[in-house]
Amino acid sequence: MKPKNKIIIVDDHMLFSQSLELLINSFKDFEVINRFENGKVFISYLQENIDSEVDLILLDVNMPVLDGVSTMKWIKENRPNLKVIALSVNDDEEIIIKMLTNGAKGYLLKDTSPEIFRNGIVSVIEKGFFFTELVSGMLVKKANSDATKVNLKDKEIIFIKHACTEKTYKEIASEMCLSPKTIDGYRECLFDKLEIKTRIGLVLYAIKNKIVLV
Amino acid sequence: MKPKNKIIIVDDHMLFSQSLELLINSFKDFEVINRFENGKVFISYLQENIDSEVDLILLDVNMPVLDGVSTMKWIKENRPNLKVIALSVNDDEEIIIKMLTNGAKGYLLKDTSPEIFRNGIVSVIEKGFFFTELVSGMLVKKANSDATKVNLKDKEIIFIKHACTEKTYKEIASEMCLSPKTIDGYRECLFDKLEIKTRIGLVLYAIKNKIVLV
DNA sequence: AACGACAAGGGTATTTTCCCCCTTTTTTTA
DNA sequence: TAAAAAAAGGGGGAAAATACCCTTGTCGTT
Repeated sequence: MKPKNKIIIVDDHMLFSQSLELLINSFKDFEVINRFENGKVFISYLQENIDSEVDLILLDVNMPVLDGVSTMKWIKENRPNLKVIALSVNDDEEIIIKMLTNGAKGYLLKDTSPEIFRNGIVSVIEKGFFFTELVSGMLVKKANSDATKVNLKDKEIIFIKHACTEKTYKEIASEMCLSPKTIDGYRECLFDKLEIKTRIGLVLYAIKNKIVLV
Repeated sequence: MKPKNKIIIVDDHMLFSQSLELLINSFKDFEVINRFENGKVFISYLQENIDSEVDLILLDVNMPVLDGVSTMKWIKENRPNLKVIALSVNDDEEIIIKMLTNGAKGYLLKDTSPEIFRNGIVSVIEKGFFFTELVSGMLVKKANSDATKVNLKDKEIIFIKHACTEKTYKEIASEMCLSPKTIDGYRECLFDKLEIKTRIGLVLYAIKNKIVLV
């Protein structure tokens, strides 16, 4: 009997994580050797067990204390050879891209079927990666949109955040230690770049693009 | 050996639903007798099996085809004695209230611990209800806020939706077939009621309260 | 007759939006 | 490396829109 592939689950959803362990252990060639409830305790474990022989990490994206993206960044820096599949309930494009650019080998939605789930695990362990059509599609879309994407400067971002309040431009100028005329310049430039005509449009843009949270 | 309590799971997340079945079947006094992937197929089942002896439904809130709230409404109309626990990944207050006012006996987040989960099932079957502190807190909060809540008239809602675009008030007036001065009155009245000072504030209010979606 | 709601006008102060212009760095490029 | 070109901060002025206050008239209820 050949040794089973060792898997670690990092997820704060206790019910999900426990259920997932049951499911994985029901696959005869895999076993869950550890579960952690957030990135912080998982990283502590890795630091204390330098030679841990884990084959695959199932890493939740939404966690308290240390989230998936931050954990992934640490892994990229310190354990670049660890194979990680990111798990998430939603298909937020931004997060998916961040996880993948930080070295995740795959991305699975939590409502994936057990079959696809198993395929993903096998594929990452054997071939080194696994992408569903959803994720591949996003990568392509992102690659295309990168070209046309407006990139906002830090000062502009700060201005936009202020613009999404009831402050007048004069007040914003004073808070940013700039002349109202400079603020006027920022505004006009943004209207141009974002193809909007009013401050309302700016607010809507900021919210849609999560520059401000509501 | 006394008969096990019969449970049905309605959830489109196949992985979750399958894992949950494993978990529940591991409790010795419960068994999952059926799983359905949305409200529609579940209701079909109920209609074809009038005398189904199910003790408890675990009903997911977010489903395609027929969501949790709609399914709950049907149950309230047609099978008011069915015991239902609503399941959800998020704690959206509005949804929770809707599920409960439509007769759900309990509300559990999917990341609840297996222990609390088991308690919930037992409590609903034996006592008829189960509320976590989170949900109880919401019920109280809702009860209080109902009193002070601003209620907006239909025309005001329409105006707000227009105000959340780049249209000028003059254009909005024309679209609503009213004088710009009337619109001005709407605006002033809303600023007063909502304790805001600018159109930006109105936009933020509308988005926060889901009058407009972004 | 009184009242509140709705629609709308008059008038005005403030803010927003939009031009065109200037100077001083900083960055590119020839 | 010097010249050219952006980028960044600021200004004048004005039209348009927004915000505020106060008044009028018309309905339908009470």
